[in-house]
Amino acid sequence: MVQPVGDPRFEDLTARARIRDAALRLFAERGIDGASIRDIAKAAGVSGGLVRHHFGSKEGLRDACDAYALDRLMRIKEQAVLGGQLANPGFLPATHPTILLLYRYLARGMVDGSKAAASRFDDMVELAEQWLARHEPGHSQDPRAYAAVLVAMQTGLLALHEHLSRALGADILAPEGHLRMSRALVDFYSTPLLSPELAAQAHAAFEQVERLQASQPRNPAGPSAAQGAE
Amino acid sequence: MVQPVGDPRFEDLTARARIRDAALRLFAERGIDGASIRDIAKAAGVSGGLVRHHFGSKEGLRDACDAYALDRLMRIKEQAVLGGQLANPGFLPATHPTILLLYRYLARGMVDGSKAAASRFDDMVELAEQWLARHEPGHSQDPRAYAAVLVAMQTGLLALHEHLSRALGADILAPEGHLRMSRALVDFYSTPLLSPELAAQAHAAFEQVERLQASQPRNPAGPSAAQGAE
DNA sequence: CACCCCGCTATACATACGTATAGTCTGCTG
DNA sequence: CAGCAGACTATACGTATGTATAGCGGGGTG
Repeated sequence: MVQPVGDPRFEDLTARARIRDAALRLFAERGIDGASIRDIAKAAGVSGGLVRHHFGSKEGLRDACDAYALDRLMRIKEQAVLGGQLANPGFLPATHPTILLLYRYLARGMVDGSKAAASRFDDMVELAEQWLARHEPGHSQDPRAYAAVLVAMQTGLLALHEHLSRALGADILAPEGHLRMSRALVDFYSTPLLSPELAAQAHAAFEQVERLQASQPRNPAGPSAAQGAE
Repeated sequence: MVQPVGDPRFEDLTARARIRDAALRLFAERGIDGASIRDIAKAAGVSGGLVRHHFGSKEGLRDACDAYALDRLMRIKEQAVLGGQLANPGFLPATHPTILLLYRYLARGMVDGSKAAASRFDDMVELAEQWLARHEPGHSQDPRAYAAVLVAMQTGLLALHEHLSRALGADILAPEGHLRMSRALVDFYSTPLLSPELAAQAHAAFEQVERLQASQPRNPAGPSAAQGAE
């Protein structure tokens, strides 16, 4: 059986590591509640009791998965950026499946309400905001909101990977589909969907709604996003 | 108790309607598995047995919620577009909370694996693709993928509303936060994040990866999205 | 060798859940 | 008035799950 989570450090041939890897995968696939301890134990090839022996409880197992996912992502990023591994053409292809699985786990955790995933989301928003301030100053009137929307959209792609893959006819967690998605993503990031005129119209409409809210504060309001799909 | 799902048609004062409304809300908040029939019955002020009496099973209740959510959305859209209600300044503020709840329910269903939500996603992709073909022909080299990414991103915002709201300090399902998000969204749609040079670089990199995949088909590959937050 | 820590299994227990069924009350109809 | 249909409740049942505990076996240490 292949270990998709990878990085077989010497300690990682233990049953504890197998349990954690299986949990990571099943949690990502079925959600926290959808993956039982018995299922995880079976996938790891151990008894259910051993899961409790090593991790104390399901919550403990989840915490361990959270910590491992974050640590793993940080190490890979360090290797890529500081270690100069980006120049190595084999590095990204080798680590990419692991990265995608880890992201998928964290994205699932955000929907299922994981504290680690939540703080991960906040970290990403913070990083995105800093990156925007450095590389695209003045890009948006509300950089915080812009960064948050950006991160939520990206994370949403992973959370909805099943449907996105179905619509594309290729798994976005596999090379082919991911490549197709990435290309559309670059298109999306590089060519504006709304003309300056339409954007100005939308902003004017928001102003109007805001004035309306101020005069009738009890009345809930807010137009739907200015976009054509709906 | 106020009925946030609204549209109190004459039949909607019945216990059956109260159960369906409570289920819609609890399913959206906690997920399908997270909301038990007993919880829903309590929220609706009825016994658990009555839920089964009216809907047969939890699956049946979910199907009813799906059908109701889609029907409700279609009716509101019909009223807005065909009925000319968009000119009525009170229409959008009044229906908006309902729309958001319905979308949130459907977004949750997509993560939890609802067939109705899945087909809803596919419908939205289809609509977005048609809209793009009509209003922005030639906008993307792969309109299908572009439309799918667009819809997934939008839906992801709702699926991750909890974290987005926390990052913004305001509930995006309430007027104030939704307004702030909408503004960032318009910024996002109207001003390109990637310069043409960067986009060209990214596309060139994708070409390279594709050639690499073709020569080493067993090696999984694909760069992460060309974006600065990560 | 004797001992014991530790990885590990097997099994038991309480709970919560979806489901099923029996029964009560109310309003309508003949 | 008799009777029936349907809305509704109370309660029981089987199962799956998280949790807890008792016990087994092997390898290192005195």
